[in-house]
Amino acid sequence: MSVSVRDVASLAGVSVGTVSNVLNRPDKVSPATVERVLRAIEDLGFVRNDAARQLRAGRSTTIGLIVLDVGNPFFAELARGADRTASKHGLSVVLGNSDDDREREAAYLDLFDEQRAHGILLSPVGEANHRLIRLRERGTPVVLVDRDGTDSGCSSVSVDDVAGGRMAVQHLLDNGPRQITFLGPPHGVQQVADRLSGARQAIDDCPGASLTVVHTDGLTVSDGRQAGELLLTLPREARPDAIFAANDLLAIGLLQTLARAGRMSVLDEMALVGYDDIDFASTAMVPLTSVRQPAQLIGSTAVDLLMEEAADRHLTPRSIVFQPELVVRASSTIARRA
Amino acid sequence: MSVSVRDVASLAGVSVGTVSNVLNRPDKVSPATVERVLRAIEDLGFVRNDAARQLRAGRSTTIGLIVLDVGNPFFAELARGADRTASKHGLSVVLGNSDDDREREAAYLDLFDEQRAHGILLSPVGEANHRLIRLRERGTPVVLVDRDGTDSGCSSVSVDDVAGGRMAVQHLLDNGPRQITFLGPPHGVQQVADRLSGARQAIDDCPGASLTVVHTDGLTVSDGRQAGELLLTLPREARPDAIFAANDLLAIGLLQTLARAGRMSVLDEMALVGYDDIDFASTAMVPLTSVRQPAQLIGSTAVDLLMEEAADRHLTPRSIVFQPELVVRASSTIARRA
DNA sequence: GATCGGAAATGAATCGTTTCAAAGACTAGG
DNA sequence: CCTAGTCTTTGAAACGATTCATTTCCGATC
Repeated sequence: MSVSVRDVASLAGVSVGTVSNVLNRPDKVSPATVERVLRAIEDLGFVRNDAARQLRAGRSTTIGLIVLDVGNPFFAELARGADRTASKHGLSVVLGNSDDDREREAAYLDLFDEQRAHGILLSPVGEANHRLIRLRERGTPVVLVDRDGTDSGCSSVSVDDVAGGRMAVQHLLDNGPRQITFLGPPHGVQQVADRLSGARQAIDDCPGASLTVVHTDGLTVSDGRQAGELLLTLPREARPDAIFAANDLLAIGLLQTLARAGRMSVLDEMALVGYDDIDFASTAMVPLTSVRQPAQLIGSTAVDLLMEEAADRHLTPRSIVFQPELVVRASSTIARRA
Repeated sequence: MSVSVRDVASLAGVSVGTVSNVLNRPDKVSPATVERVLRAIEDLGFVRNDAARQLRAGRSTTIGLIVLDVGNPFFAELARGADRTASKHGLSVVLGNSDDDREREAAYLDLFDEQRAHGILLSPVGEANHRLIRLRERGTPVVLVDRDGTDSGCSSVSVDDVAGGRMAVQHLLDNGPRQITFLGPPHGVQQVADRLSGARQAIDDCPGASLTVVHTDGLTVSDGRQAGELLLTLPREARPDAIFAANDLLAIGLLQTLARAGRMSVLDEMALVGYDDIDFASTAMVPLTSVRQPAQLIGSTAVDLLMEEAADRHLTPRSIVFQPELVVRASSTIARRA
């Protein structure tokens, strides 16, 4: 039924070993033979059987990447970076979507484990799994992405959200505002807590500055709109000079409320900063100043870490933390200077 | 180094065949033995080697899904649907991102081919590839998604964009407007052409209605904003009663321009319909009427087709075309009735 | 007590590729 | 003409799970 190296070998009049050499170390085979074998491969439509190859090699050439949400542009970028770097090492990246569901995450971990993936990149649901330890012990390197892995025993590549929060607020303070409001949900997501704590640091370093926290229900556009409505009920004197939103969706929701109420002019007196620098940030009604996470870099660095761990297992796990970058746009600069 | 069935067998004091039976047909093995084998598996931390299994089986239990853009919520949904259905058949779905790049698409096709994927779901870059024919001949079923495959020799699952365009415009006409403007790029994407031609049909069926086509550069938010600016330069009498945008991003860009100019009131006299029903549509400044494509259903149906073809190769390729659904929101209903 | 049948367990053969020790072919130098 | 050395090619062994024809075991039936 299917064509194997044996068939190729017999058509080309060589041994199976030679066919394998043509495939893997063509320089070890005389040009004439290479030519003949390649023709046979072409004629028969031979396609290497990866299962057999892996079985022999003991490990596959695929890296599994499990993300919380494939639809999130941040992860799409991360995947792109991972893929690019993996290609350079002759590896492929395949994606699994855990959809923030522990069971699905577990199913993909099992799948990649059974496939003897070259390594696994994981943005974990909740706390890092004990299953990961077993995986690593069995020789499959695991690198966490977008989550610090210091206490999970895994290497990780993440972004310093504390610094991100600090630089967002520092930027606001540099431009004059002193009454800052932080907009975000009260608990749960580690990232949000870190951003807030960074914001606090910046405030503490600046005499005369104050931080008010306004809680939202979640991190969605509608949550931002609700916050916007609240804001509009405040008399002008009670309004903050500036708002730091925990993510861009909140900031955009806020913008939408202002726009709908015909009160975009509020922004003339109030600076606004978001977080994530999603695509919609630059094309929002007022281009949004935001904190960008180097998604591609995270992906490619994670693959690099993976490769090092694959080469030398029992390497001490490392945590790489990137600094985010402030992208300044109109939303924080058109405000009237205090 | 690694633990194999043989190790499990010897620890449990049974033969390898029995271990395999415990794994695959536990009902054929006495409960006591099952128990003993499972304990051995647990103790040794045995994990099935998928490569060996596949090698023997001749085919993997993985379905490869190659999409144009993992970041696009439509494909994320499609993947979800595919995944859910695949699970029911005991299969897994892994994702490859072609990023609208022919080379990357080819690389993933090769990868899944070498892996002897159970089947491949593909949303093709440009025209369907001749490579697909070879794949199918070699026994790997391929189903195109979001693209009609009638002339590619593959089965396909897509959405009737002509009907979508027709129902969008019909809806507008039903609410009074007669001067309709279609907003979209002039050429290239088949989907857009279909939507326009559907729009034409609806207009032709309605005496007194007229369709104007306004070309944009592309399908992005900024393209929509440019169109919005153009619109605002028109005197009130020259404005259309309604606009049908080729996708939601264009419609949202248009909304942004109106909002920024403080001219949202324009919508009181002009209905607006988008296409795709992306998440941002319902949370836009004015909730956007849009045409929804059943993304999950496309994914799950594609997997079903795949399974049938896998069971009976040489089945005649089929094209399944779904009808889109109109989601009515404020943007098309607040307009003053003519 | 002999025979039969069904359930349970066995283990050698198999899948297709890679590896590697060994054989073979050939060249150049003595 | 022989030898040492290089370059090519060979083919059997190995990877680990599954399969299936065969054997083993046991209780039921005559």
